[in-house]
Amino acid sequence: MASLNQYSAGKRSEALKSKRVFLLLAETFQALGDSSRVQIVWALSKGELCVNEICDLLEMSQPAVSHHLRTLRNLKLVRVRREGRVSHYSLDDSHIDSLLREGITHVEDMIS
Amino acid sequence: MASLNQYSAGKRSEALKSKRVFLLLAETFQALGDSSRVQIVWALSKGELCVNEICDLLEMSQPAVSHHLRTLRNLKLVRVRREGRVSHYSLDDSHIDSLLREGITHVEDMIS
DNA sequence: TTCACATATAAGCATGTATTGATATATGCA
DNA sequence: TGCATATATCAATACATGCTTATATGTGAA
Repeated sequence: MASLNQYSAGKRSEALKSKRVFLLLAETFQALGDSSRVQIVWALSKGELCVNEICDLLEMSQPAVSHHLRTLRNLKLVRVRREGRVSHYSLDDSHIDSLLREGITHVEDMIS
Repeated sequence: MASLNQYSAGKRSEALKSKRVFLLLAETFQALGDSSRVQIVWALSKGELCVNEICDLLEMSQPAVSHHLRTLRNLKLVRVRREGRVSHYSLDDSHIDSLLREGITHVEDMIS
């Protein structure tokens, strides 16, 4: 990707870093690029929830929810707090909420 | 999705609107959830580019780039300005840039 | 009109991903 | 220990997506 150097402050290390950033960035957006997962994230932006509650909210099977939570966890979009048998999920950091809000703003502008 | 009503200000119309928003939101994030497309968007955040220039920058075939641009266009992430035979692409609105920056911030926090 | 160039679209293959159903782990309680 | 609950993982199927090759559209120039 030498042709991208002009965008990466000219340094090779910066170019490589950018490449890695792009890959992670794409994975992050992809994790949010699913109707089920984006609803999970949105629900979690209102507060902590356990797996069972998410299943009920989204009317989805437990394995499917666990699978999605794993995807979100892998990208550090959500985090778990285990309490006995119950796993409580919440957003991992404040950027996630900002990201969601920016996205909603764009989509709502798009609709109206 | 009646179980989601508590999140939509109690009104049925709001619940339906939210459902539509979620679908569009997921599609939008999905459009950004590809390494090639997110690089295109990032490149366009630096300024307008024609298809040919994007092909060179990303070292991708012209049909592949056109295909991605179509995806981005459909979700109003980029827009075209035709000038003779040349199509000039740019970001459609300022939210796109904000979205990208929020994403990069999250990913860079994640790495460090 | 005819040619060349810039971009767009189509068909096909290869890979990736979401969902389901079954099963595994792990905790709490009797 | 034995059982029920909460969550995680696995295997298989079905569907979606990216890239390539080939072709089409559309514009400008000769």
